[in-house]
Amino acid sequence: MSKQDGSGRVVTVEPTDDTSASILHLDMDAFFASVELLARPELRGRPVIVGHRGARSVVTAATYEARQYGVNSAMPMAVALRRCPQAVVLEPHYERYQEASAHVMRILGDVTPLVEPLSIDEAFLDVRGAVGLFGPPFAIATALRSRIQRETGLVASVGAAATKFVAKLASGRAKPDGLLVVPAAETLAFLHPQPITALWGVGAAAAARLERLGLRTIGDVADAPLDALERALGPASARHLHELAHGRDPRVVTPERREKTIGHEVTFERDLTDPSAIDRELLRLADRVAERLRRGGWVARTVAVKLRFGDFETITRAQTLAEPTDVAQRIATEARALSASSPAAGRGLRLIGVRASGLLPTGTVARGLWDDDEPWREAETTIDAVAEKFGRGAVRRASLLRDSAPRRGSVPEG
DNA sequence: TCTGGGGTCCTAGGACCC
DNA sequence: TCTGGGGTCCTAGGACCC
Repeated sequence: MSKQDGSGRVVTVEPTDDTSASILHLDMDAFFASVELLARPELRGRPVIVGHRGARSVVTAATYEARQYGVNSAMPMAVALRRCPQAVVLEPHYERYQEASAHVMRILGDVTPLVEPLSIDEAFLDVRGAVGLFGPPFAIATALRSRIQRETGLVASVGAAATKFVAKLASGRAKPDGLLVVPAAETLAFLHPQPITALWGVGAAAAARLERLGLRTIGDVADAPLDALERALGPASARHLHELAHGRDPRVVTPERREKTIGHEVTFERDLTDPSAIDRELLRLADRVAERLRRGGWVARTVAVKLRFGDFETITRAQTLAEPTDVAQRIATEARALSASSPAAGRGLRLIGVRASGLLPTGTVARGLWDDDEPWREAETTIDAVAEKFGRGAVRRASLLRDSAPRRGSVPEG
């Protein structure tokens, strides 16, 4: 399957039987930093950090050279520069990352339509149907890595396994610039020695609870009684993690996953106290949210604000609207009412966020629900269409709208 | 050392309906 | 007169991921 080379990096040898490892997880190495280096090749080999230089900023990405000094993503920039004062700090360029990401995703789409982007720089692929055309998973992954390198100048690592979770773990082990195939028969041997923090969904809080039970490795979690896990973590995560620890993960690769919320937030260099400044920020954020709603063809039923105060205390307040909207002014009005009614109004604000949820497709539902010409038939067909496309949750929201919406004439198509 | 911005998912309690 | 249980929706908070 794999062996360690002298430096401890995982290198791959061609597995004898990898047909069971038909889920690939592809993850770009130090993605943002690598994209920046395309424009600044003279910085190759040096510690480079991507992020703003502000007093409250954090590291967005770091090259492996910078990571050797203990610099990591999400670390406060001040800490990072203390650890690695000679690092070069570059401002992020998100459009470039989007472009590079789109290019990589197109390459993946040439292998199979079963590509599930997980974030801007990683994706799952189900290659079961592609082996006839392109060979076994090992060959597909090798070809993908070299094509990505050739066409974008960027390095991708790949994990291949029988399940999503193990594939993701394998790509992490393969980094940097690696490929690791874990055949189904070797899943548990691969999984069980790893620390509990490697479990996808176990962060600091869950790790602390599991350690209190004396569990240190994934193998320990697999052997632990389920009821003890449930008491520590709650029923849902306990069962989920217990299954993962046994190498069982029923989740399939799902190409079309639509967004459920759209939001923007901003942290200020200095806490905001001036009410009119706060109002301006709320409108600005509402404007960006509304713009994305319209571009995506959505209206939102619920508006939420997030407020973080000087002492880092964070609250959220949400309100569901009588009629869904994609209008910035409407969202801003609601956001202002929510923030003004918060018990801590008047305190200095470190962060403000505006988020829209309960997304419904523009036009289809509204037209169906509020059209006075045969409203019921129209509503039913529209709801069927909504159900087929967006699932029962959207139908429930649509039904609620139908029942609570005031009767009135046709609204313009949106 | 002092904590970004984009998200997803889970839990828990209260309102409301049947 | 007092009261059950199930289901759904809504809100708030928190954990987690990249």
